[in-house]
This record gives sequence, structure tokens and C-alpha cells, in this order.
Amino acid sequence: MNRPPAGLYNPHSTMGHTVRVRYAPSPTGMQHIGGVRTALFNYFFARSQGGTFILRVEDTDQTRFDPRALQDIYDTFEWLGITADESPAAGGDAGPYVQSERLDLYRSYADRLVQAGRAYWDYTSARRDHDAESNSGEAGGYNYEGRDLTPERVAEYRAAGVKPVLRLLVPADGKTSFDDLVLGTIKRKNKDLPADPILLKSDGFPTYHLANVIDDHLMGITHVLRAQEWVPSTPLHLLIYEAFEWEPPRFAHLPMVMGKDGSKLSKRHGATSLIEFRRQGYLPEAITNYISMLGWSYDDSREFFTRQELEDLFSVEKINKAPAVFDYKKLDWYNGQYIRRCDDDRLVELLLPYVQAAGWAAGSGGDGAGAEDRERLAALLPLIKERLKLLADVSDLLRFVYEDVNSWSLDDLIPKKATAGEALAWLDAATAVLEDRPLPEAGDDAAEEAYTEALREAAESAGTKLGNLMMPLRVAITGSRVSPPLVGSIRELGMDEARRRIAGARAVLAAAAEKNA
RNA sequence: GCCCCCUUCGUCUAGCGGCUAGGACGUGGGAUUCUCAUUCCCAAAACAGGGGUUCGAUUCCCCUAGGGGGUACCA
Repeated sequence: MNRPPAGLYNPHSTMGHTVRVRYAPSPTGMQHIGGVRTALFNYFFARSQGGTFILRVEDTDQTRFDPRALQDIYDTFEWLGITADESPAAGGDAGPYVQSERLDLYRSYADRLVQAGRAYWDYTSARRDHDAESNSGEAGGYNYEGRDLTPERVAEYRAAGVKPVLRLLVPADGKTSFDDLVLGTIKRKNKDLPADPILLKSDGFPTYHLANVIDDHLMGITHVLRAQEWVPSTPLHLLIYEAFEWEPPRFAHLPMVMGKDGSKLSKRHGATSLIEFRRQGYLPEAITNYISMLGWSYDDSREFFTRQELEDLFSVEKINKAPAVFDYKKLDWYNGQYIRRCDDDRLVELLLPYVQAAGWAAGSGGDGAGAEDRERLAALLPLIKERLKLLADVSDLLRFVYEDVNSWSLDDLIPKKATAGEALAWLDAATAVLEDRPLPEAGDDAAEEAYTEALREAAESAGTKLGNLMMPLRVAITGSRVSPPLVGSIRELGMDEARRRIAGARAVLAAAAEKNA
């Protein structure tokens, strides 16, 4: 046995059979729902088993590599609060954890496959454009011609500067099967496998198939939890394990996440990358909770789980087989629930960036805002907390507080089935109460109730109901027929500004009443 | 085309031979309410179809249909 290369993880050097799982994203795009689901399940599985969670970066496609995508992986993990025990950043005994830094490793292990007669260098597959190939109608199209090249032919190709690819020698007969932890036994005939798949590309980089097998082995991975789209190539991976004479890990293939129309979740279904959800104002705990329920459940009724609870309660036995449709509506519901449960101080901090983006507070991203900005928002919070579905909703809800209202729609000012003259009278009646009574202090429910009672009495005196008194006032103050509770809103806006707006709205009503008279 | 996988309300799901097939989102209705929202109550809504196995199938097996995935020098 060869001496293990540097970086070989020796499972016997630590605990015996502890679970070791990994999330192995490719830094080619922003982290999306599907990937994060896989990351979460691996992480929860590791934690629930007292095992180790590893982050490995699979950057073997040089052409698609994107440094922003790499950063996004770390950002997303941090945002969700999931930490890898071993990763490029955290290090670990089985590193390096970036595949482009393991090229020598793949090369040397590939040589072992050649020596064992399980793989061969193919010089006949001149690089072809994949798209052109698909259009030809003959996908793949490899005909094994590189299998038995004479030394002379090889010399010719080499002389011509041809860079070979390494191909796995797939046996023509037999079948390969495995017991999936989620799907049960899966069999596939070897002849149905792709014809001698490529292990090393002509640029010297490994394909996913080779790299993932070598790394999973060297890193001591015990369980592979990955998306079901990998099921068809798992027998291929098993063949590679067998060629190396390695014991393969256990597999658990996770159900796919689909869009509303039943096809794989993609852009056209709506937001898919975590960064988008984050920007719109979804809370990490809502995302975590909802995503965890895609293809997994705990029992027949429980639906709220903290991250800690998922770390304790998660189990592969409860993973579903069938694909799950991503329901944006339900995510929204979860988010609203979590916002309402959110601690007020934290919610202010979460909301601040949106208030800043609207230009209503100094700084950006929560930084730069002063104590006054925070106090103002904190005072407004009770008015909007149960009305927020997304953090971003804050700007629409509070625009009337932070921005001037200078125009009033006559239609909006006049309650249903009422005239401009009536609306004018009601607005005046409401204003009289405002001028007559001091507004209730924030949080004083009894005073608030008494205040509303005074308004109700004024309405009755004016021969109408409370709603008709409030609506013209609401529109005057907020410029809209929909607003947070009015009395509190006026208090936070201040009586001076309220008077100005009432006067403006009153002029609109008066003009209309005049005209009708 | 070939191969693999999947199938309970519109959606996420519970169910592991005998249940009035449960919960949640959404939807409809109602209550609360100054609008909106929140909260509460009620309602409609499912075992894809056909064969078996069994005293008995949502549950086990087979077939059909439908859906999804794979079939790259991408992962």
C-alpha cells in the first residue's frame, strides 16, 4: 500500500464511526433554494448524530468559476447560522477543502486506476462543443475507439499535440445496485451507464465523478445526502469506488424542489437564490424552517422549529421520496409569523436597512443610523409589526410618516355612499376631537380606548358611525385609505404636521362641497 | 428514444393492513375591528386508474397512465 498522500483523512485517528457528511457546492452561481436545502439537511443530520459537517468547494469547472459565488457560499452559511466543522475557512485534517488545490491528488489516484486496468487514456475524443453535439441528435456518441489504441497510434496523437482524457472502463455486463436510505434499493445495468465516462478532462481537471469519489473517500465521508438528480450516476460512482477497492459511503438522495408547474425550480418561478430572499426581507429562521419542511417532516402537526430543534430532531428516516413544490405563499406566512415573534430591538435593526434605503435614516445596511433613527423606528414598530409580511414592506407602511403628503384624492376622502359635504363635516368633527383631547401615550391601551370612544361619540353626534369619521381623517393624514391604526399614527406624526395635512385635505373637500352646492 | 425515480386535498404533509383519512398554507364564510393586517371560529377540498395478495387495502405486489430526473471534457 502506498503511503497516504498529505491531506489524507484517517478515520482511525479520531473517533471510530462518527458520521461525517459534506455539502459540496460548485461556485458557479448564487446559492439557491435547492442547494441550501441540501446543505441544511447535511448539517442537521451531522448535528443530530453528533457527527461532523464539512464544506467542500467543487471548483473543477474552470470556465464557470465565479468568485462572487464562492463568497456567496460563506455569506449564506453565516446568514443562516450554519457552521462547517471543516471547510476552506475553518481548515481541518482532511484538507485542502477546495478541489482546485487537490489536482495532484486526483492525478495520482487516476494513475492507480490506469495501472489497475480500470481506466485508460483516450486520445480519440477531440474536444467537441457540447451544444453542437446535442444538435446532432447523438448525445455522447462515444464509440470506445480509444480503448485499444496501439502504441503507434498513441505516439501519433501525442506528436500531434493531442491532450487525452482519462476514461473509466465500464464493464459491459452485470449490474450495479445500492441501498438508498431514502429510495430503497436501486439497480442499474452497467450497459445502461454512460459509455466509459470521462474521469480527467483534457485540461487535467477531474470531472465531478472522479473528484467526488476521491474526496469523499479521503475525507472519510460516511453518508452522502444529495439531490435526486444524482441517482442515475450513483452506480457509476460505485464502480469507481470498486475500482479503487474502497468502501463506498451510504447514500440518501433528497427529493427535488420544484416550481409551481412541476418542473425543477428555476428563475422563471420567482426568486430562487437566497440573496434575493434576503434582500426582500425574509428572516433566516423563516427560510430555514420552511426549507426544512420541503421533503421532510417531524410528525403530523408540528410546523415550527428553531434551528437548534432541527439539529436535535432531524432524521433521514423522515425524508420523503416525492418531489416538493416550493410554495411562496407558505414561505410568506412563515415569515410573517417569525416577524411577529421577533424581539422588537432586533426587528428595529433588521428594518433599519430598508428605512435607510428609502432615504429616511442616515447610513446604510444598518450602519450609520443614529440613536434618533432607531428610537423613531422603535416607536413606530407597534403600528406595523403585525402588518409586515416582508421586512421590505416597511417602506410602504411608513411612507406617510417619513414623507410629505401633499395631494389628496377626493374619491378616497369621501366614504362610500357619502357626499363631499358629509365628509367635510365628519373630518371637522374628528378634527375637533383631536384639538380637544391630548393624544394617548404610546402603549397606554386604556387611554387609546378612551380616545377612540371620544371619536365614536363625536361620530354619533354627527349622525354617523366611527368608520365614517375615521376614513376622511385617515386619508387626510396618510394619503391612503389603508394605514396603520390612525390615532397612534397621528401621535407619531405629531399634531403640527397632522394639522397641516388636515387643512390640505379639508380644502379639497371644501372645494368639492362648494361645487355641489 | 433509452435508463432511473416518484404518485394522499390546489400546495406542503401525517398515515407504516382495520381511521368519520389528521394538520398546515392557500381559498370561501363568519366573529373581533377606525381601514388594512393580526387573532379566533366554521366550511369546501385528497388516497391517479386497473388487476391481484388478504377476512380486510391509502398502506404489500404487478401493470397502465401521469409527473420528474438522467443521458456533457457541468456540477
